[in-house]
Amino acid sequence: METKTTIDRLSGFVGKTVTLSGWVYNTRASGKIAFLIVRDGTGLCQCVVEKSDETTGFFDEVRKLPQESSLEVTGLVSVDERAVGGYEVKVVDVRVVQTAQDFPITPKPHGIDFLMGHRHLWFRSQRQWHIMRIRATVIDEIRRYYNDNGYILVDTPIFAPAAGEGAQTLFQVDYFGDPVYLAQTGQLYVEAACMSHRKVYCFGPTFRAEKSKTRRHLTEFWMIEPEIAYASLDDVLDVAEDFICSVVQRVLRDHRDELVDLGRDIDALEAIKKPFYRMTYSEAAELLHSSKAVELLDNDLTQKTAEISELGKKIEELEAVAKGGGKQWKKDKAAAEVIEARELRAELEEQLRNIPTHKKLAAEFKWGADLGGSDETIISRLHERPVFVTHYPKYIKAFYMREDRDDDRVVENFDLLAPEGVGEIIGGSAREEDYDRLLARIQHDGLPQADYEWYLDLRRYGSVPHGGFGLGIERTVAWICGIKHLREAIAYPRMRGKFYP
RNA sequence: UCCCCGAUAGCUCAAUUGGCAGAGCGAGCGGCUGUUAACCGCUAGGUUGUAGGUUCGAGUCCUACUCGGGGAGCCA
Repeated sequence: METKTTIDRLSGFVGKTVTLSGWVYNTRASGKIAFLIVRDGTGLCQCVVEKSDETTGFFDEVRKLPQESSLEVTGLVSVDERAVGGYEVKVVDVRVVQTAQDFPITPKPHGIDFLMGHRHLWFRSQRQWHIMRIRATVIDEIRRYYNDNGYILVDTPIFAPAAGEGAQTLFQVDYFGDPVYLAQTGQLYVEAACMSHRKVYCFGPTFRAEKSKTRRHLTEFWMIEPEIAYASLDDVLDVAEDFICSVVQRVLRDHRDELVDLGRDIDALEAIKKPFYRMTYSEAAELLHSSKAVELLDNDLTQKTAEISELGKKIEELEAVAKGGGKQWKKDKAAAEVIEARELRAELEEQLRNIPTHKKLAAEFKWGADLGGSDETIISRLHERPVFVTHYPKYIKAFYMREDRDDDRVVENFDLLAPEGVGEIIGGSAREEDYDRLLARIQHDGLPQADYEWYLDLRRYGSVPHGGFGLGIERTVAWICGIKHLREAIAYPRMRGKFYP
């Protein structure tokens, strides 16, 4: 009697016969024995077909089965340390559902352009599969955290009437003849909602027409934005800190093995504990001017120079292997390693070229300017836990941020910089609750007051101190997984010049 | 918008000083009873991104363009 099950449940079926349904991940076959690595969406399992009286009917069909063909296999489950996942199925029957033809993504290296063009197939690969599962857990933990802590979900509109902030990064859409914009944030709308429910959050896609192509930007990304009535800046920081710890702990609990597979430094994640560092923008500026910043970059300079020369030696050695005598596969492996080492070297050389610029930018940083990407990197790398940078100059920040009542040059806002040079993953603030101050900011920024009348209403009818923040999902997933580029942190990334598939 | 790098077989990459366009993977055929990106043998596979130019001769040199990668600036 056969039982249908999935690979993640095989431990309960050792010594029993089960049927798995999935896809061929890879095959290795000889004349009398074939190994099928089957994936079924829950994991990988090695299925072994030995040529015998019972299996001659399908043995030849199975051993030539192309990658990603879909099939059902029935067989006896056993524990086997040699097999991926630790369990093995000795096949007694196979039913091919569909024979795939020339699956483009082979188990060999591919270029990023090719992979991105085949994103719909690429995420069947193990690495992408791991990242997407971790993303799902991150989102699940986000919802759980807010739902369990008394927050009400409020969905904010995607079609937004007003430009609001950062008008140059808006996508305009034709709304029955009227121009509207794809939402860059749901924040103004959750501010209204928190006056109804006290603690609320929105979670959804946001759109920014960033002109640049960088590893840190997408044109479509997901954001969680909690908003709390009767909250001070410190209250909001406490929430952000507790929330981030909760997400990191959950991923560590549920995905430790996957993080290891992704090559993530687990100890660095374990170190994400309360309290995070808190410093003001002015203190951050001092840090950039300090000898610590100079030392960090000088160390980088010598270290990267050493790494580059070491890589150069390694490349020469590998090239000698690749071009010399010996087994073909050894030469191929060496050639592949040469390509990898060259890419790494090019990256390091680029970084090396940028160090003097970064040093100059940090040393000449002037109070009043926004922190640049390299400045954020320096600050985050000087700390092993996340860093809150608070109280930025008023006029480089958005109109709705609350003026510091003790120092009207700055606002009560914050950015959270993730460690290891990842940079900003959260931006938030206390919101200006005073009608006159808010109106003055709207006028100073030259925003159309009529578009914000509904927002000003919130300051006319029972205005209270309140605040919140936005966390970028992709940046968080990229940080936790230790991946360099946001494009791998979302199933279908949207970037400048990229919208297929 | 600026700087750097790249574009050669379906994929990843070679090609010496400007001198016959090649290998691995993948595909097809054959072999192999414990493989781990399996391995071994054979076969097929090319308008070298586009348009010009220099030259006896251009994948290689020059100009423009297109696309991609990395970085800067800009930016939630």
